Order: sequence, then structure tokens, then C-alpha cells
Amino acid sequence: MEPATGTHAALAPIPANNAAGTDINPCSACPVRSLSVCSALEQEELRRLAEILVNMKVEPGHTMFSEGDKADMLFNVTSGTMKLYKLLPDGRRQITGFLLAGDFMGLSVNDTYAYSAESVTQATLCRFPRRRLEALLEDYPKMQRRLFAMASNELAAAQDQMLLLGRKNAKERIASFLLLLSQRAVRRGFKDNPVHVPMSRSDIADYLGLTTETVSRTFTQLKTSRVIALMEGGKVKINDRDALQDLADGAA
Amino acid sequence: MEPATGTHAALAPIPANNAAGTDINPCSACPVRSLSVCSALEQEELRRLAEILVNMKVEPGHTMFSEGDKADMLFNVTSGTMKLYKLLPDGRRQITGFLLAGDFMGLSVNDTYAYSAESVTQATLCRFPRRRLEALLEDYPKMQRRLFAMASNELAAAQDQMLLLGRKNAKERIASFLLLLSQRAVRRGFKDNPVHVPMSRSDIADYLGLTTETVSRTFTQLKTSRVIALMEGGKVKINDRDALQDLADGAA
DNA sequence: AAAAAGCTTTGATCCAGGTCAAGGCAGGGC
DNA sequence: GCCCTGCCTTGACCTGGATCAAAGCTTTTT
Repeated sequence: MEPATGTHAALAPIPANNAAGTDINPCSACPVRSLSVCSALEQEELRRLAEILVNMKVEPGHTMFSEGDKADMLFNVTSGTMKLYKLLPDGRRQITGFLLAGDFMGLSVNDTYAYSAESVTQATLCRFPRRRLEALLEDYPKMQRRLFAMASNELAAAQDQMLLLGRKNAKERIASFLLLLSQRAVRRGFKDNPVHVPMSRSDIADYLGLTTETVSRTFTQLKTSRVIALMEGGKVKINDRDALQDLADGAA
Repeated sequence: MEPATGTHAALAPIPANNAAGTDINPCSACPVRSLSVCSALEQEELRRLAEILVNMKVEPGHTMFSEGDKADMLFNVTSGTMKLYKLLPDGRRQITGFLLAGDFMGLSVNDTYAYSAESVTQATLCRFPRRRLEALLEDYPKMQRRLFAMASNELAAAQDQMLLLGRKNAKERIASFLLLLSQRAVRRGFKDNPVHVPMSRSDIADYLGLTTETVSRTFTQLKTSRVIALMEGGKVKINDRDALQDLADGAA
């Protein structure tokens, strides 16, 4: 049994019905479960593992861990949105990614986290001792394969983001961002239009390498040109997807 | 035997003494060899694989593959420097990384390359059918592990680069770049000072999200303030590593 | 319901780095 | 040797997005 650690004291463990013995649902997104899809992971093994999982629920703005902390825990997002970011000493921030249900965080090559993680919305996560995963990987090579595929996908996304940060202008960045959110929504079976944009202007700015003012002005421009419409509840209606796509590709 | 494909026609296969049966040197960097370090890969297996490897030598500026090409080949750099980049339709370019001896390129989740690859200097590479690697991974799980570690490292580097591109100014970018080159040199057992900078101003600019003019001016500034000295042969002498480090971290 | 605290938007101004233009300098071909 | 070509550097100017400032709007507190 893992006792709640100091840094995670504020986290409320969910009493939860996904304790040991729950049915194996590939998409319910706990690490064991999402990874077990393609492995011959056995019931008994799964049951043992479920015992060391800790499900937790956090409010918006809760810091899960910070860059440089000892990385002995691994998290799997089960609902809500998280943000990963890096800071410069003077406070400048770069958000490297937003995570949704099913995404992993906390994987690390050396023994400290390479970034900080904070909740954007209310979120639920599944915590898991890193060592245990490593042990699991020894026994179930197919999990390793799955993990590698995940890392490869993240890497491809990171390369797209480098192109955006290094070479796109403000309008192109916002267009790319909206399409990304829209595509991710589709992939997860949610409605892709209007797009739900749960993060603040400041988070968007720090993700796109802009300022809140520029983000706001650019949204206004896109709204004025009828490409999008801003709706209440942080929703954005995409009126002209082709125009947005051309902008995002830098073709316009 | 793999016939030379159309796109690789210009590549000169090296007659080479690293054909089948050569000694197994972990750091000689062909994929089989560098991966075999931590696997129980057997002599016989290795010998069979060496037969399908194609060693090649390319001149500076040679395109190995382009974004969108069918990704059926995998490459391992054995000497020289390569660059990976993405383009926007209007020609804006973002270099996502420079590869040195021992680095892999061409790994891809779907079946097309996500970026283009071109040689910066004269370089030698080892070409390898992707399918063959996949088959190998089935049999040797530890290779998978190694590959995952590589992808994780690349991912961490990509996140550092996002911070650089999104939030650092020109001086901080150049400082970070020089320190990166220096550190990589050390890790590979080369002299780290003066640093060898084999790429053109234009490549540096496209890697750092700047223009050639700004790169040039910034080098001049650092030279004027005695932090570095520009030497002949594309070498840069680091005079004040601490100052450079403070700049790179955004602490100055 | 009023006050307070945070976002978000909009406006006015500024400046780091981009753009445009012109030399400088080194290597290669003849 | 001398031109040609392709970097690299430097200068002059411009601009997209940052910065600074001030309202709106929303949400929370009391």
C-alpha cells in the first residue's frame, strides 16, 4: 500500500469503484488498463496492480508535480485537462502540452520530472508508482511497444509545435491551435464543433509563445472575419474550417 | 539484397569492411550494433542482419528523404552531421534537430516520414529496412526498451527547444545553442572547447527561429563582449562559460 | 445587492528582430 | 591570377507583436 505523500496531501483519493476486481475496460484509462489492451495481461496480475493505484480528483490550478521533483510517480489522466510547462528563472513560462483523458504524464528518463504539471480544469487522475510500471514492462514487452508508440506520437506533435513556435505568425498559431483542439476532440469521440476551449487566454498564450493581449486580439480578428464565432462557456464555433486550415498551414 | 532505390540513386554504397562478420562494437553505431549493446542478440542473428544493411556516404546538402515520403527505410548516422526539418508551403523552414554519430532517423508511427532529412556535412549512414527492425523488436524486447529511452530523450530535448522557441530572446537562443553543441561534443568524447559548429548561419537561424542576420549580429555581440571568440574553420571558443550559461537560462 | 478580485478585451505606444540592401571574404573553376 | 558564386557581416529602416494602461465582464465574497 502506498501512503499519501506530503506533496500530494491536498489530493482527495476517490473512494471509487475502480478498485481491485473491476472489469477490464481498455478506455477507462488507468495505466494498467489502457496498456493492457494489447497485452496478455492476466486477470490476477491486473487485480494485484489495481491495489496500488490511487485515483484522485483535483480542482483547477492544482500542481501535481514540479520540474526537478523526484519522479517516482506516474499519472494517467482519466478526465479533465492538464497542462505541462517549463519555467525560466524570471517566470517566463512555456506550456509544452495539454493532456486529456488517456494521456500519460510523469514518464522520465532520469529520476526527476522534466516539467511541471498542473490541472487546467477539474480533473481526475490515476497515480501509479513508476517502479511498478518498469517491473511490468519487463514482463509484458507489448506494453513497452505501446509506450514507445505513445512517445513517438508525442515527439511528432512536439515537432509540429516547434514549426509553429519558430516560424508561424500569431494568426497561424491560433488557427493551428483551434484545429488541434478540434481534431483531438474528434479522436476522443467528442463533438468537434463548436470546440471546447477550457484553458485561459494566459494558458493559450504560454502554449503558443504569445501574450494574452495578442491571443485576445487574434481571436477578435478571426471573429470579425467570420472564420470563427466566440460562444459562451469557452466554446469556439468554427465557421470556415477550410479558411482556418489554410491559415494554420501558412498557405493563406 | 536491397537494390538501390530511385530516391537513393545518388548514394554511394561503401564497399566497407563493416559487412557481415565484423566485430561487434557497441559504439560503431549501426542500428543493429548500437541496439545490440543491451540485448542478448546472438552472433548468428547479427550476421544475418548485417547482410541487409547498406552503408552509404553522402556529400553536404544531400537529401536523404522528404516529409511525406513512404517511410520504409531507417537510418543510423555513423559520422558527420544531419539536419531534420519541416517546411511550410511558402518555404519557411524549421529545423527540428541536428543528428550526430549514433543518432537514429526515420522512425515513424505511421508509414510516412514526418520530416525531411539532409546532410549538413559529409556524412556516413547505415540504411536499414524498417520492417526488419520491427521484426527484430518482436524477438528482442530489450531493444524496444533502448528505443523507448532514445525517444524519451528526444522528447525532453524537444521540450527544451519549445521553451527556447516560445520564450527566449535571440541572445539566449544563441547561448543555449552553443552550450548544447558543447555538451553533445563532451558526451561523444570530443573536445568541447572550442566547439565545432559545422552548420551554416542559415541552418542555425532555422533551428533557432531567427534570421541569418540576427544570428550573425548576435554572434558579433557575444564576441564583442568577450564571452566567445569566433575562430576559423567554424569553431567557436567559449571564453566565459558561466556567462553563457546564465544567458542560456535567461538568468542574465 | 454591493464590493472585490480576476479575467478578457481594447487602445496607444514601443522595440527586438525582421526586411531590404550593400559590401566583405573565401573557395573553386578556368 | 581573376572572376564567379555563395556565404557572412554590417547598416538603415520597418513592423508584428510586446508592453503599458485602462475599461468591460464574470465570478466570488460578504
